[in-house]
Amino acid sequence: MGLTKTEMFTDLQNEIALFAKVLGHPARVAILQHLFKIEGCICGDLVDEIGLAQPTISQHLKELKLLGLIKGNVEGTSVCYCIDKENWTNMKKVMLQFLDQDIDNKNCC
Amino acid sequence: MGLTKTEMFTDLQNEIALFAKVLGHPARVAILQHLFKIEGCICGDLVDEIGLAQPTISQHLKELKLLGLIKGNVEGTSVCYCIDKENWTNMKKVMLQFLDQDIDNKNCC
DNA sequence: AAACTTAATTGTAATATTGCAATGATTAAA
DNA sequence: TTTAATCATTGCAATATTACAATTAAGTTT
Repeated sequence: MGLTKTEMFTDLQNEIALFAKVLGHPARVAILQHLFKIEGCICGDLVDEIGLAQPTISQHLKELKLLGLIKGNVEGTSVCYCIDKENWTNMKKVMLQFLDQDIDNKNCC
Repeated sequence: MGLTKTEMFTDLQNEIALFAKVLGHPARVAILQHLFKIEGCICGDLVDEIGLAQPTISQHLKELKLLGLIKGNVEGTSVCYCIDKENWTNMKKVMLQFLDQDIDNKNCC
């Protein structure tokens, strides 16, 4: 089917999964790392930096923008992308809460 | 294509993406949450708990096991699944390092 | 305006993922 | 040994994702 049955899960479970999913591709990980590293925040050199075709990068940027993790600023013919700090922090909080669950000692294995 | 070009990324980028990907489905999030919550660690009631068909749950468990996040213990006719503490901690460390990057103030937007 | 640059969009092909019915494997219980 | 219970596997259909060539859109430069 390929269709996730989101209606049987809580909002939080779906939110965690959506965040994780968008981080679940190395190109998007690389894009985010580059946006973190770079001073100022450049744009189309992501294509050179990463090595995928321009439409592919554009598509990955779109998904990151859709989740709110980055935002883009049009500057002439080029577009300047950067991390959306507020949303990134929020996402981080959600993910940390999930990752940081305490592990019960009463595990059987 | 549907085929990720892993060869153009670093091992770390691919590792982060793989971990994120396996967390990128609400059923797997729910399974992990349940395994964290429950005392001892039960098994096939995951099917009742989550509400997907048994083969579907089994498949999600397989993926979680493949990444090492959980392990299963055969106990008679049933199988006891639980979090693999060591690997979970390692995964957490990798993800935290990625999520905790400092955001440069020199952002353009 | 014509030519150029940069990035988004569209269309398409290939592959992956999700979900489940049916079946199989394994062990316990009767 | 038959029956039941639990879970894995297989096979399949539907949908999603990834990647890119070709094109479009929008702004710059000449």
